[in-house]
Amino acid sequence: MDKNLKRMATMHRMQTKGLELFYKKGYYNTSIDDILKELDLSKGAFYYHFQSKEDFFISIVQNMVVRKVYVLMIEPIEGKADPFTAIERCFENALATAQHNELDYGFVLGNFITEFNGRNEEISKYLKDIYKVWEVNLVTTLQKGKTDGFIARHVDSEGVASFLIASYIGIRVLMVEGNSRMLGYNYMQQIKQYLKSIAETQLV
Amino acid sequence: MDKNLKRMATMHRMQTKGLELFYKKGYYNTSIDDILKELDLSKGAFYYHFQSKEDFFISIVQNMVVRKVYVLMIEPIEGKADPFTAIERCFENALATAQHNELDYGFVLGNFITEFNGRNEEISKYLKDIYKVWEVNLVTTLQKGKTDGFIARHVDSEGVASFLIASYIGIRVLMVEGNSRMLGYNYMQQIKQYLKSIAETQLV
DNA sequence: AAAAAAACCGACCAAGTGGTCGGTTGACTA
DNA sequence: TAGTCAACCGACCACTTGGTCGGTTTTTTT
Repeated sequence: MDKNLKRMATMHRMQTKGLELFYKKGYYNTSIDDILKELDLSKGAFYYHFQSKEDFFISIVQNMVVRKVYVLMIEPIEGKADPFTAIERCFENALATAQHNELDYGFVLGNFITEFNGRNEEISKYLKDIYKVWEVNLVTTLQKGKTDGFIARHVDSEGVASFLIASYIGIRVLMVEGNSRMLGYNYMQQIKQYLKSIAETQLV
Repeated sequence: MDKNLKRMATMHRMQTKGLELFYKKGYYNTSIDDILKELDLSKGAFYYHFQSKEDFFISIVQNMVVRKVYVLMIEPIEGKADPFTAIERCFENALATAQHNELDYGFVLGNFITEFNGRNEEISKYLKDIYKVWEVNLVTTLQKGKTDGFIARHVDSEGVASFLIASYIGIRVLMVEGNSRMLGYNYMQQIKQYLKSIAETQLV
């Protein structure tokens, strides 16, 4: 364990910086040297720890993106009593971190899915798996919301789940331009409107 | 004019193939040679017609993407009597072309916005401008929908417009994986549900 | 302190990349 | 028929890329 410490530390530094740059500049537009330069490390160090650029990226996805999506996008909603409030709070928080220029892992996921689509089957698979977990968890929460009397029985949970995720990823694409605060605020209003429309008792 | 014909034809061939490959493989991951190889043309031909790769891409955006987004995503909705039906039909058509593996220009736009965000200011500007036109036109249609008695007066047209576009771009990101038909169908159901919730008379 | 193992260095390589440029082609003009 | 010029060719260039490898430093083990 003690021996692994340095190894782990270096790998983690590389992965953190790697994710940051891959996210900012894109995978294909970021070279290994770009990452190494910022860390004062050499090619040798990199290929001592990772087999290839692709292997490196996959390790980032599986070690950081998976967990973060889970912690930030899934856990805050999972099995909560009132699904509406949970979803609203979760999305609101995610948009807030995005506006502070921190890593928004919901968007990171959408970004990478877009970049690797049709270009790298293996990586795409890992990314889609994360989306699937997100979706399945949302569906479960929505189903529970039905039995708990929050959501109308006729509602299609899967449709709602993918619609919610899609709208979130989409609004983040649009938020890359200037008035992201306004867009984010307006988006939350519409999400609330939409959620209200699938509620058990329509109090409009 | 007669002389310009050949020039135009070659440029158009390059642009068509360029858009196809840039869309499929991404801008940074597609080389000029990739495009030229498929057209049996040389570097000389390319740089005779275009100043640079970037200039080439911008010409594609301004000549093809702008027009297609307008024809396919804006015009079918612009100023239509019943905005709901118009939006639903337009999105339905766009999703259908996407499922036939044809170029879906709504998604092409979202794709490129993602790829160039934070990487190329100039290109990003052109892309965002297209999005703006799309949004503004949607807002106008929605406003008209209010005065025509289709849409409730309290509705925030801008919020609805960006929400609609966001959800569309987002669902297309998710549709890159297998069950795109199901996703597309479910998406349309949710869009209808959402649109109903902003209608003048709530007949739910 | 010596040996062994782990971590890291950086020069090097082949395969691209965007872009240049002197030259060829072939249709049109004088 | 000779000349002109837009359109195109393809060898070439400087530079970057992912990846290799023999060697050095640092840390751990004995």
